Amino acid sequence: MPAPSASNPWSSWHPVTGDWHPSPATLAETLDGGQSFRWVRQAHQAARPSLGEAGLPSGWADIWTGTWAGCVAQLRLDRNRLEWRAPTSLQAAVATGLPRYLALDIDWPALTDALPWRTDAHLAQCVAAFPGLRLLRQPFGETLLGFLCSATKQIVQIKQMCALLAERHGSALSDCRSGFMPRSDGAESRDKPALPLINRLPTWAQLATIPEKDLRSCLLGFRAKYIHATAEYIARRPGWLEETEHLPYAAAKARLLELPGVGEKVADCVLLFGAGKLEAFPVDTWILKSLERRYGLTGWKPAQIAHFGRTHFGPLAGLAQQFLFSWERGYGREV
DNA sequence: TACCAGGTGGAGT
DNA sequence: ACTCCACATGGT
Repeated sequence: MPAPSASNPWSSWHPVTGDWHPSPATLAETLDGGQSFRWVRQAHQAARPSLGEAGLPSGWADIWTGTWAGCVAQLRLDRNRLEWRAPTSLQAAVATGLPRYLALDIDWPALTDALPWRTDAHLAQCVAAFPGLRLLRQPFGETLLGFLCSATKQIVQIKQMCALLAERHGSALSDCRSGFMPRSDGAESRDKPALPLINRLPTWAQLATIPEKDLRSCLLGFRAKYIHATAEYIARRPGWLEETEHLPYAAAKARLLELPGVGEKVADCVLLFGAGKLEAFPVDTWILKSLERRYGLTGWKPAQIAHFGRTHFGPLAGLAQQFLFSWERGYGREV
């Protein structure tokens, strides 16, 4: 393993502790399946080219680069071993922060086994399709920002909004440069495929200082006014966001619903992906489709679907929801 | 070209 | 309370 140097600011690779051995598809779905909008895949980096056998592309693996709070990390699968590395300047922070972000302390196999898949053939199919899928525990405020961007947008576009917000309004995390271009909108990509600095998302305090028109120019559209108004709401109430994160589910949700641009669905996403509240059951268009088509709930409204989900799937409904969501997006289109 | 995208808030019944 | 619709913009 080459030592870190000025030209290679990354640390060496470390095993991710815990018993998570996701397939490439499950890793992709967990990092990039709509929970977080801050992971980028670099396809087919050579992990261990020498291990390729019998013409199979083993030894080739994706590298995922992700950013949250003060952390930048890369993940890769070396065969079925999950490994991480970080910019050397952030290695200690990532070593501390990654286990929480990946929720390594949670016994996901046990929770998944506790879902009612034995009596629900469709859920069993979804779980089988994404073995090892888990929920992230992202920073609360960043999760709120991501899902305030999400209304009637595709995941690729939400990622683009977040990338622009970080690039233009977020603080630089380190001098480390990433090996990818999130998106070139024209001029710069031509002569200089220069690699952009990695910035974190703007904090809510920073967002409160940004004029709405500057938010709009980050492709936010009508969501800009929600983000602006929410930033002002939070800025007027020191400690409000941190308190909300640590309230029980129902109380935390009631408070999130006070925010402009936050409705039932966004509140549940923030609590599920940013606060570990597994009883949250976000109902988006895919979950609507899933329960209509796989459970025969034709014509049910979102509130009714949400009630069905919570009662049918139980206290871990949010985990079940993620399996249904992933399956519906990945396999449900023609069926 | 249409229709869809991890919706929400406000106006009109 | 429920229904309908504007809101921006890129993907498929």
